[in-house]
Amino acid sequence: MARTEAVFDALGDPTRRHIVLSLARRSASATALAAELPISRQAVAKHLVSLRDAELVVAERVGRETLYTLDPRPLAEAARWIERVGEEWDRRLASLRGVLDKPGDEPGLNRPSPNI
Amino acid sequence: MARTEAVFDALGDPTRRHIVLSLARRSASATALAAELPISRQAVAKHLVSLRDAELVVAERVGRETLYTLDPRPLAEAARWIERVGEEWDRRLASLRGVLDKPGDEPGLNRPSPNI
DNA sequence: TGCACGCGCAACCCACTGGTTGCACTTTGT
DNA sequence: ACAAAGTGCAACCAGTGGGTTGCGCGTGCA
Repeated sequence: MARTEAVFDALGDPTRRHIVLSLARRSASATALAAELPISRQAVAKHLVSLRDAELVVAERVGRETLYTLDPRPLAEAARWIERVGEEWDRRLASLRGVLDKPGDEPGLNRPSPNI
Repeated sequence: MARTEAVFDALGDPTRRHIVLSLARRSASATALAAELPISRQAVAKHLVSLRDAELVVAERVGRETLYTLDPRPLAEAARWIERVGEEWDRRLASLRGVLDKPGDEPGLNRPSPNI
């Protein structure tokens, strides 16, 4: 659960989300990533540190450059957190439905919120 | 897609994540939320503004207090973004497998990253 | 009618973070 | 052997974001 914190923190920045999406397609060096972003290589490098702290990215030095590769597993944890919120929500809906004795549609995450 | 940005920004803060989780269980006022957090009511109120901007929360004034209710739908969008990253990743794995001509296990998000 | 509760708004503070530049170091290629 | 590419580290800067306090206003209750 502690790692999930870091993942959301990491994903909280637009540049970092861009990097994650880029690395999902292909491994790349900081310089390569900087080429497709409006910021300097060092700025990208700092973001990569954050991503590495969140264990979303693995660095591997090959020759004179460092290749960064995505590790999607922590992302799954984040998704699980979101699911958990959805479950709490569904549970709440269920108990409300019990009180109101108003059986109805299937519970799920994609659903308008009731006015409670 | 633009709203997704705001969702991740909102979820980037631990306090906000706590609030989201709390609101998943029951609607609450800013004062009530502040009671279970180590910060002032006004601080909570500011967070609620962020969450309302991300459309994660709906405010409803009832009497002299304001009740905040979760809207889980934007969360689903965030989850979809994560899925999208996973899809890119899988596509990449597939093409790599094509090159290496090494058929194997099913693709998915919960899987160790290959050393490329 | 008066008091207490809950709220929103505004001003202010401080720390962190995303960004920059500069530099020294290793590796590669000619 | 030397130049160029790529990196990491450090210093520095500016904006913002999370926090606080203070205040005035509406609402409910005794």
